[in-house]
This record gives sequence, structure tokens and C-alpha cells, in this order.
Amino acid sequence: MNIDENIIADIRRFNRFYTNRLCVLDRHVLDTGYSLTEARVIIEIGIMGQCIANNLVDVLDIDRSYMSRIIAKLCKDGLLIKKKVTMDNRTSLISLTSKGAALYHQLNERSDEQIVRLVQGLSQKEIKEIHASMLLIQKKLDRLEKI
Amino acid sequence: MNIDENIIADIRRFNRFYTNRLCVLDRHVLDTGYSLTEARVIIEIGIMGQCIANNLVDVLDIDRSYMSRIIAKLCKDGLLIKKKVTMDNRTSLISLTSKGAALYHQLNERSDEQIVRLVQGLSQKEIKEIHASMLLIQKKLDRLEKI
DNA sequence: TTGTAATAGTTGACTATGTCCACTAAAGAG
DNA sequence: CTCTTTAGTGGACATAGTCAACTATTACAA
Repeated sequence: MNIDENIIADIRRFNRFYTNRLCVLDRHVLDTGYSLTEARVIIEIGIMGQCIANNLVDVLDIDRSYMSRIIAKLCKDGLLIKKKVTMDNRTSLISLTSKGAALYHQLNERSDEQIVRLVQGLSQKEIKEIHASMLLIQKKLDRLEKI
Repeated sequence: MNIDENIIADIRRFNRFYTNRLCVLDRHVLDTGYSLTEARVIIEIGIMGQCIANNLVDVLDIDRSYMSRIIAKLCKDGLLIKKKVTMDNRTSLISLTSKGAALYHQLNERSDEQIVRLVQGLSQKEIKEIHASMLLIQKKLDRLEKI
């Protein structure tokens, strides 16, 4: 597998470039008073609807003890509730309260806004080109995971 | 500016996807025993050749006191040397020692290897497609900065 | 069914990473 | 020569994340 050195340099340049872009896009999360990690937890629960702590640990790849503390904090803040379920007394079902759901929606809307800002000033044609490029990259690089 | 909701969702999906990829690519740095931030400092000095601490603070957007401590550590580890320069007695010229330069080259080589691994299993044609897509994204989104 | 292993979660202690502020010393500006 | 700005350092602190020990419960195999 010989790859042109210029291509490697370009990909590394792209990675540096895109890292900065992602950083800027994520910054808005901090306005909520929660960290990126806490936001990820809220969003994941929003997507899952209901889950147990261990699901979050697996999906988000966060340490169990750290997750325990994050959940405790978000519960204390009234964003989550834990419901004991008879099936397994070791666990609780976690879900968003209405306050948590509101934050979840706010995070989603803000993320959407950030994407709009990202491509602001470009024509619809250019946006479509970027879109197609992203889909291509993801398709090609994602495929490799399954092998 | 109306943007198709599906495109926004796709871009957000791509961002999540690519964040994970970047995370995996960066992980190799930790094998050196240095953090990503310390590695960024070493690489930047490698690129600049010679610089003063404040240059690094500006370019890498790292707190001055934090930078001071990072430089002190890297000096203690024999990766950097500070040379007093008569022109301005407040500052020192910082540069890599041969040991530091070796690490700099190692970091570069490993980063290149990671890119090769990233696209491993793809045909040359597919790699060229990815490359072109990245260039397009960067060109379109980079242009927006200058406005 | 009983002993053993595995799983879910919690807590304490710790490390790593990063931030804020006050300070010294030198340089630059008027 | 004063006053302001700049470069760097160090103390104290904050935030983020890790590691290991522990309890309680469940799963499983003999």
C-alpha cells in the first residue's frame, strides 16, 4: 500500500483544520453550564428515551465511576430521574425530566444552528457539494470498521 | 438561508463520526508518554525552528502559565533548550534538542502511519476520492474565514 | 440449591489537565 | 524619568477523568 506523501500531508492538514472547526462548533454547549461530556450524556438519554447507566457507559465509553457521578449531578439538577425497576434491583431506569428534555432540545437546536452558521455564505450548490463529500468520506471510512 | 434538515442531520452525523476518527488517530501520541497538548508544543517548535514562549501561547492558544510549566517540563526532560538572547532580556529563544527533534520526527512519522492505516483497505481510486472530498470541504469552509 | 462468578453501581483517593491571579523584571512610549 | 505594556513564573484553585475497593444483586453450573 503506497500512498502519495502529498495526499498524506493533505489529509493531516484536513484533520487539523477540521479539528478546529469541530472545536468551534462544540463551544456553544458550554453556554448551557454543562460540559461536553455531560451534554453527550443528556443527548444520549434523549435519543435512547430510557436506559440504564451501563448502557451509557458502553455507548459513550465513559468510566463507570465517572458516569455515576455525572448522573448523580444531573439528577440533583433535576434533569434526570431514576426509576427503580423490579426486574433487576441493581439498576435503575434513567430518563429525562421535562427540564432535561428541554435542555436536550435546546442542545439539538443549537447544534443545528451551528451547522447553519458553518455553511453560511455558501450557495446551495456548494452546500450540496460539501454534503456529498462528507457522505463519501463517511461511507468509505466507515466501511472499514466492519471488516 | 434555508438548508435541508436532512443535510443538517447528515453533517452532524459526519461530525460525530469524524470526531471519533480523529480521536483514534490521535491516540498514538500518548504512547510517547506525552499528552496531546505537550505533543502540539513539540510539533509547533519543530515547525517554527526557534521561537519564544509567547509565540507558542498565541499560535496554540494555551494559557501563559500553563505554557510556562509545559516548557519547564520539556526542558527538564531534555527535549528543549532555552537560550538567553541579548536583544530582549525578558525572553528566551526556545528550540528542540536532538532528543526533542527525534521525538518531533517520531510524532510526524507516526501521524503519517496513522493516516495510512485510516485508508488501509481502500483502492487508490477511493483514496483519491476521499482526498478530493477533503480538499473540497476545506476549501469551501476555509474561504469563509477570510470574509 | 448452593457456592461461585459476573454484573451494576457507588465511593474515596488520586492524577492529569487547565485556569486565574498576583507578582517580578525588562522594554517601550511619551 | 515615569507610566504602561509585555514576557514569563509560581501559587492556588478548578475541572475532568481514572483506579481500585466495596456492596448488592443476579446468573449460572455442579
